[in-house]
Amino acid sequence: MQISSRFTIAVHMIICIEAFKDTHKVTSEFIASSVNVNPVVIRRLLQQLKKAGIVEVKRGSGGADIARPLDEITLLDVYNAVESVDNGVLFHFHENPNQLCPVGRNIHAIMDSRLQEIQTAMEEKMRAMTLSEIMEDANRLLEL
Amino acid sequence: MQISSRFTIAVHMIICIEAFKDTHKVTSEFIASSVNVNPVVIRRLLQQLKKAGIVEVKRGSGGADIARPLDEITLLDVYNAVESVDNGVLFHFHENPNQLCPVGRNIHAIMDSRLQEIQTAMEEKMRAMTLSEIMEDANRLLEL
DNA sequence: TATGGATGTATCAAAGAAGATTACAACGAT
DNA sequence: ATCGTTGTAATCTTCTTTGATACATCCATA
Repeated sequence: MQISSRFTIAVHMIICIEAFKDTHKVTSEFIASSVNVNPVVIRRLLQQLKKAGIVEVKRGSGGADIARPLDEITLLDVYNAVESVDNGVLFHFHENPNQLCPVGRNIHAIMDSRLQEIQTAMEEKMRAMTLSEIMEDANRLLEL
Repeated sequence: MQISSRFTIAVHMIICIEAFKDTHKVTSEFIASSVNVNPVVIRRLLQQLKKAGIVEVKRGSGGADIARPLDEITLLDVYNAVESVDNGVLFHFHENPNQLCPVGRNIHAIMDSRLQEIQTAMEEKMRAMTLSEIMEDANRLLEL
């Protein structure tokens, strides 16, 4: 099973907001056209990014902006903002292992810390990547 | 979005097969009772684990066994055996970014290597965990 | 060699998640 | 007051996972 496209869309959105901030009013419609999804999908994600303090969205006049310095936004921040469900637990566990079986009774004790370690390895890698690095690469490619 | 329970079920299955190998005929029915899912789910996973060379399954007489030494089976092997879809790519990308937009045109060039790095971090952590370590912990808890 | 317990696998149903789409109230700059 | 935009609800479609039933195939053994 894959991690949903909300994460990659959110990063795409942030790059758009930053890249076009001086030349366009970056509305949900504008971003939706770049990502190629429905504007409502963008607005929903904008709300999640806003709740996480990553972007600001202007009602009425319209348009989105980045809310804090890009080097203080990590990929993990973005991931948690838009992808965090199930209490942030990455691995779905089968719900009702048989408590009458020694294995069923102990499977969580055996596995939970290891699963957490794996998830943490992934999260630490994400935490090490900031949006400012990403925008540096983006700017090289975009030739705006 | 979470990684499906197939992975944790598969690990549970392997622990069962190993833990009960001397005292029970470990059939799909038997495992299903410990995991608490439908036996067909177990059989489907057994087939995937078998294709990966992790278990052997006896037709006719019934029962499953581990196919190679536990210290040569890593959590990554199990994960890839049962969870690998979409060419093993963890992050789902939005399908059709707008090629007329500089950001849409370059989003893969900007993101792909970073996403791969994150996925690799997770996979390396899984590769470092063997089923023999897990069985050591399990045996301590199971008191069989 | 017939039998009975298992596996291998197809098929369909049920449930949940993601994303698309429509609709519209609320907002705020002008 | 208007107009473009946001915020959000509601509905629909599609996809994936898991559950469940059914049954042909297999193989040890009685």
